[in-house]
Amino acid sequence: MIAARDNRSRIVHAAMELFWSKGYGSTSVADLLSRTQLNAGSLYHVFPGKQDILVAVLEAYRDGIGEMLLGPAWEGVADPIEKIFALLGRYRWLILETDCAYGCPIGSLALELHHADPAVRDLLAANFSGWTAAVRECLDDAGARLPAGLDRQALAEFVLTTMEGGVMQARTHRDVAYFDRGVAALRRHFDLLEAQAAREKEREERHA
Amino acid sequence: MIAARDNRSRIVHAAMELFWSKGYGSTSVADLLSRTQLNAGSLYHVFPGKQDILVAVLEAYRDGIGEMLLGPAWEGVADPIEKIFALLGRYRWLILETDCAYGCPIGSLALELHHADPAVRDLLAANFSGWTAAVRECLDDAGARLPAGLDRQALAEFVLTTMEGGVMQARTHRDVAYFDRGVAALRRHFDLLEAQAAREKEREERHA
DNA sequence: AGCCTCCTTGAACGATCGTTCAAAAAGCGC
DNA sequence: GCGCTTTTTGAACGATCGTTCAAGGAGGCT
Repeated sequence: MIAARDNRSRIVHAAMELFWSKGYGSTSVADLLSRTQLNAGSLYHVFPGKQDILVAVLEAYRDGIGEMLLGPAWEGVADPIEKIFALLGRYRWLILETDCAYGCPIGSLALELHHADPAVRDLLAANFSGWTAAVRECLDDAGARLPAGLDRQALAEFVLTTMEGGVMQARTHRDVAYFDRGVAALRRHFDLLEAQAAREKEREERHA
Repeated sequence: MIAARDNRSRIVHAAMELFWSKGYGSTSVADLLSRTQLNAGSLYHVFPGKQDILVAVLEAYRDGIGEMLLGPAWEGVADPIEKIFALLGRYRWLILETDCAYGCPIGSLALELHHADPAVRDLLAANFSGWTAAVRECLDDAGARLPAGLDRQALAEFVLTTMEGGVMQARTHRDVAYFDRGVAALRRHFDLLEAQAAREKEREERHA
């Protein structure tokens, strides 16, 4: 039983790497077997089929966003808006680390598996939602630095959009600069929003 | 000879649809044969292999961006900045038309085929570049409405980022609203840029 | 030791993949 | 009608896919 749980996590761990680098469809069960040094029977003893491994992988990403992503990204960063750009900086680091071959594992799987089972699709959506929820918290923490009445949820989704689009273009052109320019544009947007909030505040105080 | 050219375009046309809906890897040659009502030999008489069909598809997208995409999107739109949002509106229409199953064909292929041959990768990058070049022209036409010294190329890439990210999230959540909110955020960004340019201009005229 | 359960072994299955090719058909100048 | 090239036919190939399963080993309980 302990061995089974051990094998399960080994399989999930290997699948996370393989699905990320090759995609779900192009990763064969044989790939997983050779990577984990297991036999087919052992794998199918733990998982009913290949798709169940995908579900386990997506659950692992969903549940591990804090430890695997936000934790490392936010080490030593307190300012809520800087936390957002530190998160994007983490992706920049991943791009560099992989010689511009990095692709967001969730985004890639989302595009590949758009007509998969509802179970899979819901997990993909949940992963996106978890990501934007974390960013949204930062935006809420920023308080009055952003204009009143701003749609913070929409802006959090826009940060995700910037990340996904930047990663996609950087990988396609094999050049981080595409990611950097996207982040720079988002930074400018934040600066403009902060400036607008400051003008609003100033006008308000003049009236009082 | 005429028949061969005819078959070639039939195959390319079928492949554009199939690669778009199923992806490259999940589209089998048998799928293409049944869709085109051809036999294997006829296909392999025209194309050396499956990948060459992909190349032809990407070339067709690259060369047809004007007629297939920009033309329909810009019918009756003159304002350069509105042309950008008309282009995004075209994608919104595509999302609705497909019940939120739409994915940008280039973006999807770019994520799926990131370690393909250089020939394929270059074509993917060329498709992105063609798209951003069209947007960039609009930005140039906008002239003084945008701040001086603005990196127009970067902003054009940012428009592509918004489109790709919005399409990805809308499809994953099966909800156009995700795309709409992304476009709204971009619209806000443009409004802020235009306001900034207006303030700059006003200040300049006051000095003169 | 005996028994039962949990886990692993690894060969084998049928399906499907991209691709090949000898043979037949069609098109064309004469 | 004849000869030559271009195109089509469709069965077949070997490889690989996800999956199955009878057989055997490992470890615990009585």
